[in-house]
Parts: sequence; structure tokens; C-alpha cells
Amino acid sequence: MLPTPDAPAAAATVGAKAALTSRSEDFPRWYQEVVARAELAENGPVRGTMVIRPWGYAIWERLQSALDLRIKAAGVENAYFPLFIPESYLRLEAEHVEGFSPELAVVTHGGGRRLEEPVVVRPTSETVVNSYFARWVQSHRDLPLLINQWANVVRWELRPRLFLRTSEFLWQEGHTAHATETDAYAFALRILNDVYVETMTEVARIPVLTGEKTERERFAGATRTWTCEGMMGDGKALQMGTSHELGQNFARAFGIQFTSEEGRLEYAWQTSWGVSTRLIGALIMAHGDDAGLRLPPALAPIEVVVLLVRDSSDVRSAADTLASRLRDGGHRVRLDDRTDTSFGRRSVDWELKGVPVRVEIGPRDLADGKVTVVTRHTRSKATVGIERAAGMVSEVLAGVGEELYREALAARRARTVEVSTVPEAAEAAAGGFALLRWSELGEQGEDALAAHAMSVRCLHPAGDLEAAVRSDREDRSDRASLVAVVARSY
RNA sequence: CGGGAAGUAGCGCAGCUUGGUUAGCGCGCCUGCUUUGGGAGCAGGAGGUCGCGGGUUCAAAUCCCGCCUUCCCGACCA
Repeated sequence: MLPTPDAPAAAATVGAKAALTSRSEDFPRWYQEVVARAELAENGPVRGTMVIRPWGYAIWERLQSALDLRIKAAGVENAYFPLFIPESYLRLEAEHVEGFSPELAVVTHGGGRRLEEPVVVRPTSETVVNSYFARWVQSHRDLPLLINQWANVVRWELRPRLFLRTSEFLWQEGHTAHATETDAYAFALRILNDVYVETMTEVARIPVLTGEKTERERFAGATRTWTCEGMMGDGKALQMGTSHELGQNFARAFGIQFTSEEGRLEYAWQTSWGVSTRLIGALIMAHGDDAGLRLPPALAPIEVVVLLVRDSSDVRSAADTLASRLRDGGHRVRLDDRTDTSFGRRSVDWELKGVPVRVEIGPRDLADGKVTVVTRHTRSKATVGIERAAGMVSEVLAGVGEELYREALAARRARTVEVSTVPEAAEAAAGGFALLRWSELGEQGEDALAAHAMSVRCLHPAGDLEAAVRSDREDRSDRASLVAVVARSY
């Protein structure tokens, strides 16, 4: 609760029966229950597929706009490429096909006949996009070519989990071509920092660690993969987004060549990058509590619910007036006048869905000219004069995002330990992040950790762990000073 | 794909070991009345190809075989 000039007449914390399995008791079960009870998504009829329900989709739409705005601010244009890709395209980049072939969905029949060449349902679009880039890029004047698409992709996952790993998911994938390696490198990091880190921290309010993936964890076909790693409520890491430098791998495979200012024929340098509906999973697991989802206002489909405790003409007109004032103040408001459903049930439901603020209006308080303002993320209640209510809601909403971020950051810090040996890392990463110098860990150590179901989430320059990986850093080969973030992951 | 568990009404489960009338229970749903300040109460009601396919049998939710799906733990990933 924010401190306010005229302090609330009464403050209390909500006490109710547990709506869900607690996080500490069984985190995976808690996660599934939140997804179901908050009406975010359900399994589709085909294994690994997902039906995203309106509440979940509305969150996705808000994430999409936040990302799309920033992607466009980086100079990228949206386009659309086909769902079906000739199987032969995948084979043109050796590492790429090796990485993706185990999880491809392949169409062998169409129009009732066997296809001459099977088509693949895109697992990612590097191959089609780049086959067109080859046609569009002729001159250095055509570069950089910066394209993004919003699409669905299919990867036949072995162990699906709603939002975190589904066989079909929604995402954006960016594909760019540049004249020089330096440009491509800078752009991959620009997307990482200005689009991904910013959206994750400022909009989703989840702290992320950025850094480079090890060779073992790198994207199939990339020369370098940069990642954003978040810590979930159980101490495990989630890869929330990646930005890849592709070098000239795809340019050579697809013939993306241009004539340079000096008149030489050169291959383009490329990047690709993506984030997906997995971000909704991150939101649930980073911010959720034992009462359900907790949404930062920027992503909440509804920021404030005005709830009629019971119906009467006084209550209704007070609620209508308050809802209008809040709407006029620019907030997304829902009037809950379903008084044929009990107060308790409606309260619990809105808490499950994570609506940041709720205003309860009932005859008792109203007789004193008051209403109750409930803050979801702290589950605290305050009674305020009705004329103050709209102002207080705005004040509370203004603070929720920052408080969620700080809470998540504190939780991550509490579970992050610096260690100096591989066995220590394995022990510490059982419950959070372990930081170990890469020179101490190395690829042998990475193999050893794999036996404990642990991995290097990213390599970050020594020093301030939370500092952005800077795109103007010249020294790219000082690997000895890198710190490995070791964790279990989703 | 390997190891483990499970599929019976929208959800959660019992029944299965030892085959045998009409397959039960809780929640939810519908109707009515009373309620509503933290998951309301009473009364009445609707809802089932027992995951799918095959087999054994006079008879299968129950026994046998195959498949599918879900969950947990691994390997793979946004």
C-alpha cells in the first residue's frame, strides 16, 4: 500500500481459505491450477496444443503491443511469410536442420494426394525468410534489412506444458541482414536490450539476467546466442527470449549477397530473435502467489474491478459513478454487479485472475460515505472516503509494477549464490542461481552439471551482474572474465 | 523418446482385487425460495458410448491385448 496523505481509516490483510495448492507444497501443480482457475488456457485436443482463453489472450495482446511498439522503434517492419516450408529448405543449413529435424511436423499429403515434396510446418522461419532476403538484397544500399513477423510455429515437443513448452505457440520472430558483422552484433544486442529487457522489466516487471549462451546451449545455426533469463518462484530459470547472431551461415546457405561500396560481392551478416507466449508462463511463475496470478497493471486486461457487495440503488449508483470516474482517468475498469453470486466467490475469482486493484462497494461502508480498496499483490484492504477512491486507485496502480519488480528481484537475489567450484555450483543451483567463473567451470564442468539436470543459463561479464550486456563492448574475446549463471531450468 | 502414475458426468474422485439388478459421491450446472462485508443454505432437477479399439465370457467400468491422452522425473527447446 502506498503511503497516502490522509491515511486510510482502516487497513487489514485479506484472510481467506486457500484457493489453490500452495506454491511451496507443489509448485508444478500450483502452476497448472493457476492456468486453469484463472481461465488462461487449456490443453487442445492434439497433444501439446493449447487453447488460449480470452483472459490469457488479452494478456498476450498487451504483451504483443508492448513488444511491437519497441520492435518498430528499432526500425523493424512487420511482414508475413508462409506457414509451409519446403522440406529441402531446412536442409540447406546443416546445423539448423540437425537441431530442428527431431521436432518437425511434416505434411505429406494435400488435396487427397501424396505431395511430391513433403512440406514442413515452420518450426521457425529462417529458411523461408532468407530465401526471400536473397532476392531482396542486391546492394549495400538494401541493408540493413529489418523484418519481423508475428506468427505461430510448431515444434513437436516431447514434454509439453501450457505456455512453457507447447507444440504450437505464438511468437514474434525477427530476421535481419546487415553489411557488416559489427552491425549485426550491435543489432542483436539492441533488440536484446531495447526490446526484450525493457519489455520484460518495465512492462512484465520481471527482472532478467542477460548474457551469452554457451556453445552447448546455442541456437541451431547461430554463431552466438544472447538470452534473457528470469528466475521463477521455485528458483528455476526460464529462458524468456533470445537474440541470435547468425554470422554468414544462412547468407551462404541461401545466397544473400550484396555489392559493397567498394564494389565487392559480399555475404550479408544476419540476426534472428524471438519471444513467445512463454512470457505468459513467466508472468505466472515470477509474480504468482498462493491466491493466484498477480498482474502488473500494464499487462492486466482489467486494472480495477468495482465490485458491488450487494445490490441496492445507492450502491449501484455509487459504483456506476466511481467506474465512470476511473474510466475517465484512463483505467481499464470492470463493474462486477453479479450480485446473484456471493461476494466471497467473486473476490476469490478476481484474485485468481490477478486484477491489480478491487474496489468493494457495499451498503455498510456507503452509509459512512466510504468504500474498500483492495490491493491484489499485497492482499491488503483499506477503507477510504468514496470521493477519494478514484485517486487512491490511481496511486495504488502507479506503484504496483515497481513493487512487483522489487519483490521478484529480492527473491532472485536471495536465491543467488556466488561459488568457486563445480560441486558448489551443483549444490547451490538446486535451489536457485549459482554464479561461477567460466574459467573455473568450462565445458567439462558444463557436462558434469548436465548430470544434475543443471545448465549454464548464460555467461555474463564479471562485475555488475545486473548490468546490461552492452552493445558497444569492443572486447568480445575476454571469455576468461565471464561469469556463468548455473541453474535448473524449464 | 526412456522411467513412474493415471484416464469413470464440466471438475475432483469411489467402485475394479473377487465380472452379475438401475454405475455412485463431492463440487459445479438448471429451477425456486432464503441469502450476499471472504469460495452461501434448503428443496427439487438435468447430466454417463466408464479414454478408444479388439478379445475372453451367458454377462465386462471390473479380466487380457493393442493404441491414444494427461500428469510427474529425465533428454530437447521460445
